[in-house]
Amino acid sequence: MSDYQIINADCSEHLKFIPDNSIDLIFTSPPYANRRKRNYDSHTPVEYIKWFIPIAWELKRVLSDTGSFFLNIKAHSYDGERDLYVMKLVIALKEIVDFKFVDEYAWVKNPFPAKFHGKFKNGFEPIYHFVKGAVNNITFNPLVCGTSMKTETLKRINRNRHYHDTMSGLRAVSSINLDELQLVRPSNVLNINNVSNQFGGKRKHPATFPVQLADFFIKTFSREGYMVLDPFMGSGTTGKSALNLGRKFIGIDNKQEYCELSKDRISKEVKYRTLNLFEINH
Amino acid sequence: MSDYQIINADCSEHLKFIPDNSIDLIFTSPPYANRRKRNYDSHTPVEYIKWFIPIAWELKRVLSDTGSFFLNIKAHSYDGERDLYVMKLVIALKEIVDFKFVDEYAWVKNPFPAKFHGKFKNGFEPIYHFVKGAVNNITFNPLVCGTSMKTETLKRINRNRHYHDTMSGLRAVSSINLDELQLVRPSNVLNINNVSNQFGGKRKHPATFPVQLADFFIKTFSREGYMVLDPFMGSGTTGKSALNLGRKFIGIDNKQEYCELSKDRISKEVKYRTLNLFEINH
DNA sequence: CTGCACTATGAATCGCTAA
DNA sequence: GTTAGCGATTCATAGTGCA
Repeated sequence: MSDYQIINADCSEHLKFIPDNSIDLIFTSPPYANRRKRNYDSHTPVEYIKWFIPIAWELKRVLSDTGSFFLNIKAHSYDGERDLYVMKLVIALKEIVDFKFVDEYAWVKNPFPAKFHGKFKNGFEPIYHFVKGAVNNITFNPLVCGTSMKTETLKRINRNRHYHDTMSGLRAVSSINLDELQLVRPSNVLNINNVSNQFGGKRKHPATFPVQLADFFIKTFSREGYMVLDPFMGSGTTGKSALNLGRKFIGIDNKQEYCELSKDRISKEVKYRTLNLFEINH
Repeated sequence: MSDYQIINADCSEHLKFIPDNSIDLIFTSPPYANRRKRNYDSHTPVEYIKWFIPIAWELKRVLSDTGSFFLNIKAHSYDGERDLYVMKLVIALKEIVDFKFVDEYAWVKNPFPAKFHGKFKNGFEPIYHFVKGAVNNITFNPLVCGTSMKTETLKRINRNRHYHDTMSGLRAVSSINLDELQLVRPSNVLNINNVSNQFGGKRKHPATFPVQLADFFIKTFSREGYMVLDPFMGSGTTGKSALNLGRKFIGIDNKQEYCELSKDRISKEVKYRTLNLFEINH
C-alpha cells in the first residue's frame, strides 16, 4: 500500500470505512461557516454545529488513544460582531462528543490589511487541541520544535553547575541532561507567516495554511510512520507536511479539483523525499 | 471633584451608585475562577458565571452607547484539560446580558517556564471586547497606537502616487490622507511582556498586568477627559494608565489593602503628570 | 556613581510526599 | 483517605549589593 491515500468523497460518508483507533493524528481546517459558498457547501453558524457533530463522532472513533486532533477554525465577523459559533463548537466537542479539550494554540500570522470601525486587523487564529484518551499517554515530542535557551540562562547554569543553588530555582541543574540544555520547550503561540495560495500560478484553494503550521503539530504529536488524517484536505498542505516528515497520510475532500491539486503537491513531496533518501544511501 | 475615585467596596454593590451611561471605558481583569483563595473570594467555574452576570448587567447599564468594555480572563488547566468556563461566560455576556461581542485580542506575553506532558507553556491571554451600542458609533482612534509603515510599502506608494495602479491594490492612494500614510493600524495581537508585581519591594498584588496593556485600550478606545472604570481594580494599573493619559478614573476593589496600594500608585501618577504639564508651560 | 552579579518571583501545572 | 505544599521547569523584569 502506498504511503498516502487521497479520497474524493464527503468525509461524513467516507470516514465510516476507516477502522477504529487507526489514526494517530488529525490536523484539519474545515470550511468555515457562511464562507466561500462557491467552493464548499456552506453552513450557517446554527447549522454548523449540527453538521459537524456526526463527523466529530467518527473522528473520535478512528483516532487512537494516544492520538491528537487539531482543529483550526476562526469565526468571521458580521455587522461588527464576531460570531460565537466556534466557542459553541468547542464546548459541544467536549460536552457532547466527549473529546478531552487540552488547550488552545494561537497561530500568529501576518494580518491582512483591513480598515473597520472599532476593530483592528486580525492577526491570529486559534487551533484547538482535543484528545480521546488520557492526556498523560498521548504521543508527545516536546523538544522537536524546541527553541534555543537564552544566553543569560546558560551563563547562570554554568555559574551554578557544581553546587545546588536553593534560592534561584537551579537545584535541578545536576539532573538535567546536558545534551538537552540547548533546547527549551516552545509556547502555545506560533509565529508563522501566511502564504499565498497560488500553486504554480494556476489552480488555487481559497483557504490555505502554511506548511510550517502542520509541520509543528505533526513533528510534536506524532512519530515517523504514524498515520495522519485530514478530513477536509483542501489543497493538501497537511499531506505535504506528513509525507515530507515520513508519516503516512489519508486525505479526504469532496471537491475533485482539490483532490487533483493535492495529488500533484503530495506526489512531488514523495519524489523529493525519495530523491533525498537515495542521495543519503549512496 | 478629583480626577479619580478609589472605592473600597464590593463592585456588585457599589456599581448601583454609578449613573446610567456615565462610563466611557471599562478595562478590567476580574479574579479568575478557582484561583488565589487567600486574596479574593474564589468561585468555582460552575458558580463563576452566576456570580458575574449580575455585575455584567450593571456594567452594561453604566457604560455609554459609544463606550467599550474590555475583559481580560483566561481559564486554567486542570488534569491536562483547559476549562471552558471562559467561553461560556463570553456566550452568556452576549446572549443573556445582551452585550455585543466585537472581537478577541491576543495578549502575547513572556511565558512562565513550565514542563507538562502534552502541552506547551502558556504564552497568551485573551482580552474580550464588548460594546453596548452600535459598533459603528463607538469611540475609536485606530492610529494612536499605529506602527510605522514598512519602508518598502512607502517606496511603492511613492512610485505609484501619480497614477492609479489597478494591479497592486493602490487605486485608493489618492484618497488616503497623507498624514496617516506613515502609520499603519496595529493588529489584534499585542506583544507586551509581563512584569513582576513588586511595588517598591513592599506591598504587592498577585495578578498585575503591564501598564502598556491598559495604555493600548485606553488610548485607542477613549479620549482625554473621558471616564474609565475598573470594577476589579487590584493594584490599580488601569487607573495608573488612565491618569497618565489624562482620563478620569473610578476604581473599585473589595480589599482595603489593594485600595491603599492603588491610591499610592495613582497619586504618584497624578503628581508626575502635573509636573510634566508645569514643565511644558514654563 | 556606574556597572555587573546575583536574587526574587510571577493569573502555571503536574506529581509526589508529608502531615 | 484527604489535602497542603514543595520540586521541577528555566524567562523577563525589578531590585539589591558590592567593587
